[in-house]
This record gives sequence, structure tokens and C-alpha cells, in this order.
Amino acid sequence: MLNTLMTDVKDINLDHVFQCGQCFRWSKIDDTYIGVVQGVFAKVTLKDNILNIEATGELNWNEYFDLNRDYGEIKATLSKSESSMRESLKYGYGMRILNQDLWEVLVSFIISQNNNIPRIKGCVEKLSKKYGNEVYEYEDKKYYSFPDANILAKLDVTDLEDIKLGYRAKYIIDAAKQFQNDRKESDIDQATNWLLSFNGIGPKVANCILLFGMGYYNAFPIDVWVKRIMKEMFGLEGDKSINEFAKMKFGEYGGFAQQYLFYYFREK
DNA sequence: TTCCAGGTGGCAT
DNA sequence: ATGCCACATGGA
Repeated sequence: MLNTLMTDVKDINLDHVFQCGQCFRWSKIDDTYIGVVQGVFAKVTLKDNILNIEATGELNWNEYFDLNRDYGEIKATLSKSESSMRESLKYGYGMRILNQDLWEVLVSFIISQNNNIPRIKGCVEKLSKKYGNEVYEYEDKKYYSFPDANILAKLDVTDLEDIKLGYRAKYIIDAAKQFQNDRKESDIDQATNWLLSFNGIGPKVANCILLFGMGYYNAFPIDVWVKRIMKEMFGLEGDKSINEFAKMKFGEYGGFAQQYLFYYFREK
């Protein structure tokens, strides 16, 4: 196991990072989070501003946890432009947007449609167990990588019956056939069009993928929770007015704002 | 039993 | 362009 220490880390809390709804493959045992990233098994703890990572392989953890970004500045800016954000910012003070694998995010959020978080996690786990590679065994539990697109592309929907993906199984196999990692989209509009060309990816899922898997931090996913929040806080209804408001109010930090709000209201 | 969950595709206006 | 509605699954 490789041990990595990140000292003096700021604006980070592992519960906020892993439980804010952006990822589905980390589990908590006592104070330790355990997961698999890019085929690397890892145990993560945070104590006294030291992030301790034990992993089975090399990974740029600095990038994964987005540690080069100044979240203090982001929170200060959001707080200034919209004072009613402050409760959410305070509540989820240690949230960070992880730099996750695009393919894993794409599939995970196809699964997320009309679904609940515990079941999404279950589906992603079962998918990994059946079609990923065994990466490590820890305390009598085996951990698996998320399966590559070329593995899932060969499957038939009947192969996925026991994963209980429902009608989403077809979307995932089709997406696996269509997915190419070497793409040429260079801005958010091109990337959005590429995502919307997948069957089973609509505006909401596309925005989640843009934000969590492609580094477009101005993406603003609008789901049932965000609709409630926007109506309650600002009296806004309809995706169009919500999008305009987010763009005007949060600008390049839209994705962060959305995530602080989502996490606070969902936990509340 | 019915309703809901980080929605979307297909079809009718 | 906009408004319904079916869609698998499991927990409340």
C-alpha cells in the first residue's frame, strides 16, 4: 500500500465531500472512507488538517480532491453575491467537487434518473462487482473497479437483469457503444451537445456529468430538489428562469452553489 | 396500495 | 416549442 499525506488541507470535510451526492462508491467505516478510484483501492482519513490516503496504486490525489482550488474564495464570493446562500455554505463548508472519471460519472448519472441515492449506489456496486476487476480485499470484503466502456459495450440487456437497472440497462449498453474517451469538445456547449446525443441523457444528467466528470464548474443541474429550493428561496419556477438566475447570480461558480444548496436542503 | 426517487424519450398538441 | 405519460425497482 502506498501512503500519501496531504498536510495543511483547508476547506475539506470528508462527510461533506463524499455524502453531498456527487459520488456513489465511497463507504464509511468509523472515521475512514473506503473506495475505488480509477482502479485504485483507497482508505482515506482526515485529522488535524492532514489528509491521509492509503492506496493500492498511484493516483493524483491532489487533483482528485481538487486541493489546488481555493474553496474559501469560492464561498466568500458566493456569500457576497447572495447572502441567503450563507446557511448552506456554512453547513457544507468542507464540500469539494471531486475530479472523477468521466465514464463512471456518465453511467452513474444515467442510473440516477428517477431513482434514489441508496438504490443508485447499489446498482453501481453490483455493476462493478459483476463486470469490474477485483482490485483488493479488505476485512473480508472484495473491492472492484468500475467496468470500462468496452466491457459493457459487449453486453446484452439480459446480462444486466440481475443488476436491477430497470429500463436504464439499455441506455447504459448503448452509451458504452457510443462512448469515446478521446473527444474534441472544447467548450461547455459542445460538450453538452455531445452528452445530449446519448439516449437516456437529458439536460439534468448532462449537467451533472459536465460538473462532476468534465470540470465545467458553471454547470447547474436542476433536479427535483433544486426546483424546490429555487421556489422556496427565490420564488422561481421553470428551468429557464432558474438557469438565467443561476448564471446571473453565481456565474462561473454555479456548480459549486448548486452543490452547497443541494446538500444542505437534502440533509435538512 | 399508492407515492416517490439527483428524469428522459416518445408522442400528441 | 410545450405538455403529458410510461418507464423498472424498492422503500416508505
